Amino acid sequence: MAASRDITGPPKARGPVKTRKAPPRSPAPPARKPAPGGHTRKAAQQVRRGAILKAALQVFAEHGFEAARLDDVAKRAGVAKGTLYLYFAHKQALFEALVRDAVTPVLDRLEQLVALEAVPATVALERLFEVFRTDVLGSDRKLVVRIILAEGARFPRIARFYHREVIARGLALLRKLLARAAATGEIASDAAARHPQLVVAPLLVAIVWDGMFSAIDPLDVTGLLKAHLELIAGKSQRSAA
Amino acid sequence: MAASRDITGPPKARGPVKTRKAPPRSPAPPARKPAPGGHTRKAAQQVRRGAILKAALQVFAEHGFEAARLDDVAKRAGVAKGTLYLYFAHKQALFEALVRDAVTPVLDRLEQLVALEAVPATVALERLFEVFRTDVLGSDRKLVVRIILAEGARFPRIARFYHREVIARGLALLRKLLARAAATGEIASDAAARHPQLVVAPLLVAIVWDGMFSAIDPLDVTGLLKAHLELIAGKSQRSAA
Amino acid sequence: MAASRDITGPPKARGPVKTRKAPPRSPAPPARKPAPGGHTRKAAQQVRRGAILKAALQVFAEHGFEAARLDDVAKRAGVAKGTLYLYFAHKQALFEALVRDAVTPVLDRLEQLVALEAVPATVALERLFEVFRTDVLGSDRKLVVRIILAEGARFPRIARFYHREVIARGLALLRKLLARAAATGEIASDAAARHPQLVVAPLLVAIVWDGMFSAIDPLDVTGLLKAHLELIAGKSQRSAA
Amino acid sequence: MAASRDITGPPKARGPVKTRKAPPRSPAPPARKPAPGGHTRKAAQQVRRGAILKAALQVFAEHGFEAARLDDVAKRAGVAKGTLYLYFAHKQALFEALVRDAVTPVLDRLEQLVALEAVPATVALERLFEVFRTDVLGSDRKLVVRIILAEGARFPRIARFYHREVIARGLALLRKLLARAAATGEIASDAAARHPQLVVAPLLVAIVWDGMFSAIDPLDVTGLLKAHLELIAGKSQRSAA
DNA sequence: GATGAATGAGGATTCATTCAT
DNA sequence: AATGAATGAATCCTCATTCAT
Repeated sequence: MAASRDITGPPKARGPVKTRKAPPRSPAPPARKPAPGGHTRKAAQQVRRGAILKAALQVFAEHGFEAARLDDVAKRAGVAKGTLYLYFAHKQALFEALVRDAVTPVLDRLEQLVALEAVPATVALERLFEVFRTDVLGSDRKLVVRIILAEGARFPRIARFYHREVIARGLALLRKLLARAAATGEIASDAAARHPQLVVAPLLVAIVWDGMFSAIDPLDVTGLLKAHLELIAGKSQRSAA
Repeated sequence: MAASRDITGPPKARGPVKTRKAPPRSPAPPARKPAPGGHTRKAAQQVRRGAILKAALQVFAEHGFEAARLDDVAKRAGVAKGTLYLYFAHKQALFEALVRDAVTPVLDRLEQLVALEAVPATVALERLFEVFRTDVLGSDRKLVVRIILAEGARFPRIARFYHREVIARGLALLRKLLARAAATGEIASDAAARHPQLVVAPLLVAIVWDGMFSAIDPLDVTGLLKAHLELIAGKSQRSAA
Repeated sequence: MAASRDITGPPKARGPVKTRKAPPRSPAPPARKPAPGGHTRKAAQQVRRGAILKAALQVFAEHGFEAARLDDVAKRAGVAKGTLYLYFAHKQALFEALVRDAVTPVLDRLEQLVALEAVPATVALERLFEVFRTDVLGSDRKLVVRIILAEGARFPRIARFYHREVIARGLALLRKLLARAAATGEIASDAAARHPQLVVAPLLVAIVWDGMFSAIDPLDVTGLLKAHLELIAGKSQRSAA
Repeated sequence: MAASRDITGPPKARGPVKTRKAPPRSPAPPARKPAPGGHTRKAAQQVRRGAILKAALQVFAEHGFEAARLDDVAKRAGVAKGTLYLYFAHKQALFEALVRDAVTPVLDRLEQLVALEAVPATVALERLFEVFRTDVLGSDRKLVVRIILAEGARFPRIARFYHREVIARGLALLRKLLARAAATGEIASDAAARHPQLVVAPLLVAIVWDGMFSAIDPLDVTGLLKAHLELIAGKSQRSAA
């Protein structure tokens, strides 16, 4: 153990502090009812919250949690530093909110995708990969994955959340989809059904590669995923490329 | 008076001091004898350098580059903070050395493994995965990968080095191996040969999973890699498990 | 823009980066009221800036640039360490600002003094010396000269600034004044006009002496300057003292 | 080269830099008898001691006491850092020895110069100034003065020593010389005799100027001192230059 | 609510000093 | 005697957090 540090719990209050032992977790970030009747206050706050989260996403992704400066986040979000604390109790809370907010929507999308039982598994996977390429790799959403990859191990709460909300659900989905396809003979092996992580693995590679090596050696993601699909399907299609 | 300072009298003795009332000094820093069987200065220094790198590996892996405290590294290595700077110019140099040192040996090992042309590709891969499980996942070496995954994007120099020394060489090796196997029909598809990243992807997953989710949901790495091999080979072996 | 930060190159010594425990906390820093009689932000900031500069002047004079601790400056100025950095980018910037601020006003004063063409040179010099005795030697302003004397050689920027703003202007003034006086025969020799540094030299001596020897052997500055004036005027007045 | 340190640019965060209170006082540096009979040990030590002092003079002059690094001194003297401590108990002791050693010889030289009663005061002063120009300004000896000027105020012991050994003796000498000359009418005024500091003042100016402004605006020392002599003599010689 | 000046703990880095060789 | 690796106190600077306006 390298001294007592525990990123699991909230921080430790440092400023002109009058308080002490960790602001017992903020009562709750400014409630957000859909503004009955009209918008104004609440709506504006939602906008602001969103701006902060978006800014935070970029800053955290670029520098990592520790090196990220809230000053930068504020600047990028167009608010004062103090304002951040009106929306998030502390840096870590902002960080967690960031992940939570970004992650949730993806799930539903995914489940819808596979709910369409009619579609053959290979087509579903094709679509999945396509969505990944455009909506994840091609957007800020990849940053979230990057962040979780880099910091997840140090934020058990986030890891647990992510596992529960994304990993578990995603893998279950894939398992069901692939088991069905294996049963019908649509795909040759049930290996992927038993270990759906195999299906996702190249997506991870794509994201990591994109962040680290794209400048020196760009990755042909489309080709990669197509080849991947071949392996999963096991139909031994010889590539024509 | 700006605090009590008086240049009039001589100084204050600061060095390795034996005087003073010894702050609860830990039982004793693991005595560093002149390297058993070894000889002298140089040897001892190598030992020390190694101890520092090892300590750094753990601390950096646990906290990430920014959050890692050199104080912790020193403590864990059993040296004084200043000593670190006798071996590495600054935090980042230590970080880079850490990666370089840890990475280099792996390469050679890998190339030997595949050099044995006699071995069928599937066997070679089996061995490769086995080595991965024991020598990477089962040792501190996984920490290096973890670190690179987490910080690589922020250290272009390291990314470039890693790409050149590990990625490029590793992929080339795999490509050759798989192309051969695909040509001889040992494996059904050349998809993996065209995109050897596919072969490595699950290894990445294993490392990431190990760091983040192993506590909540352990991963059956052996099963995963076996299934992966099936997909690559494309022989549609139904699992017996 | 997440500010310009580039982890690629070597470090730059940042500061903290970690959160930690929360040791005691001093009762409360001396409340800082909005400046009595003053009005707002800007005004209060000017006051603060001034306080910092004044404190810095004393600390730097007492210890020299290197040995001066910003901690002391902060304490003496009644602000927190961090506050210094809101006003000055770093120690050296504070140092330079200190010199600049202290030096500028003196010039104008001096030029006014000599602008009075009506006054005979000897009288002007008498006044000049008087001003020196009261407003420089008798105040904190001597500290600035002391600092420049001690550190100027190591701060080319400051040396250049001081030469341009004080030395050059001052010497030019003296030259004009003395040339006129020499021409009218008011003073016997044009030696001083040709080398106005001669006029100022004893002032330097006074400041140096004051800082080093005043405790062991006080200097009769008034007598010194009077005698100096005699030599300049060259009227061979025998002293009565 | 005292390593690359350049106070001109912004900082770089160093470490400690301060000396503090006063522990014991070292007994005495290695005695130095003139090596009876031959040389060897003792003689070699003298050489070494000299080398260290010379190196120290340059480093201290260049950086000031606090900023001077003993590492640099050692390097320049061609010895190991530890060796310094065989000759001087600590940094400050080295500093004081430096001043003492450098200062003593000058005195005797000066007293000899004036002892020759036969010489007229103006001639003696002429010689004095000449010696100053060549043997002080033109050599490392000026560094000593520079150091004392810069640091003297912070080293009372040095100030006292310097006052006793140089200032007091020097001024006494001048006083005698000038009083005689004033009495015989060789020089017009006794002002300088009453305040011999006036005689030395321009020398100070020359040294300071040389250190700070020589690069931007060189000083005509010869002319300056000649003019100075005119003023002292009070003979109203119009310059022919 | 929003702001941003102020705070001060915390860490990377330096360097005088010691001591085993 | 000489060396230079090791030590660790000391300082500059950063930035999360607070709060007066």
